[in-house]
Amino acid sequence: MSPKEEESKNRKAEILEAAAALFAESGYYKTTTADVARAVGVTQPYVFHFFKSKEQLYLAVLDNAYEKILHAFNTAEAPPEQLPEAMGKAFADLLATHRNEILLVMMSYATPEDAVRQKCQERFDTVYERVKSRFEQAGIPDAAGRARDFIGQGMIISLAETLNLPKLLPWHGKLGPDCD
Amino acid sequence: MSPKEEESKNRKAEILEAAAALFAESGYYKTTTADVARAVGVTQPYVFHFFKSKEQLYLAVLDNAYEKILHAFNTAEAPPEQLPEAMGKAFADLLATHRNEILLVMMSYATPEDAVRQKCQERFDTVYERVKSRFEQAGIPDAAGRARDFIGQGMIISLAETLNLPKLLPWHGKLGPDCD
DNA sequence: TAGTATTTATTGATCTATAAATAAAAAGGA
DNA sequence: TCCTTTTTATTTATAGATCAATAAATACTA
Repeated sequence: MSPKEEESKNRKAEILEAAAALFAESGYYKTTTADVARAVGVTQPYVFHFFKSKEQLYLAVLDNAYEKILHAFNTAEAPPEQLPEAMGKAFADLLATHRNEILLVMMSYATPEDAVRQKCQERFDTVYERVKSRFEQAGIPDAAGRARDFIGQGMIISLAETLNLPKLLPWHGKLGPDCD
Repeated sequence: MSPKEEESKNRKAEILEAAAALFAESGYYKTTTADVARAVGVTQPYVFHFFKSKEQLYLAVLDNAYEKILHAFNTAEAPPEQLPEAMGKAFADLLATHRNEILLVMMSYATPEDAVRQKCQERFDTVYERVKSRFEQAGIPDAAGRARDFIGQGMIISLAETLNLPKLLPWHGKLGPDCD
């Protein structure tokens, strides 16, 4: 497939991808639909052919990102005692491969748009319930508390990444294989 | 002091207070200088007589809020074994009495303005170092890790409050004195 | 009257969203 | 195959709204 064909294969997917990067870096308000269009190489009004508003575009991006997180937590496998660790690693891997989307999810609760808040509330609840339920299945005591701490850990990792404060990363100071 | 005198006693302080509430509720971008002015009862351009830009106003509000948090963590006193708990309570008290400012601090790292990011980085670092240092003085093992978890707890509390997800509050399910 | 507090008027920039126009591609019939 | 019609992809032009910020004018107070 030629680059040109590749490019025009699925404009909607291209827009979603570019928007994810831009929203993650510059947030909902500071990212303009013109920025997204420019990144893809189309004109600004054309974005509205695929998404009826900037808000709908943002929500679509956010939804994709939450799906990735849920999938990672659903598929992480390990013997019961090591489950939290394995899920933590799944999160760290996702952060490495899809940094934009992960940080977007972890920051979106601070976006004061009703529709965004609603989605964050619903999806964060789902993530929490999923983590708790997997911890329960693994026979981990105080699964609710552990799930809470697990999410807290995710938040502080995102904070550390966003503000460039490596001190706050849980793996700070420790070295592992392939540590840079 | 008459209401009129009271009102005009310190316009700058009034503006800071109104701005704190508005910024906390609606964030940096969605809060306009006209909103702040209206809340105080002055005209929009007059805000610029006290703060040379909207950004400077926001930074001033943010600074006040960080000061309150630092003060609370500095002054919390307890026997060494109970220090983390006492500092957690100090945070919870602050959240109850100055909800706006606390939530503002915990969400501001998601505001993609260079000056805001810089302040958050510097101040979050200060808070972390202070907590860690107090934990060390109290002879708590792995003070760095405990300080990290402490901040993570604060983040998840703020998330739970912002998104209205009481499940995620550490004190969820437990009852204490005067629990509502 | 001097000085301080505050307002009116306004500019210029930015951004989402709509509507109409055009170009390109695909389909259909002779 | 060549011409015509229809559909799809994309652009140009622009409306309409909002906002931060400046400058000049005015009201208030001592």
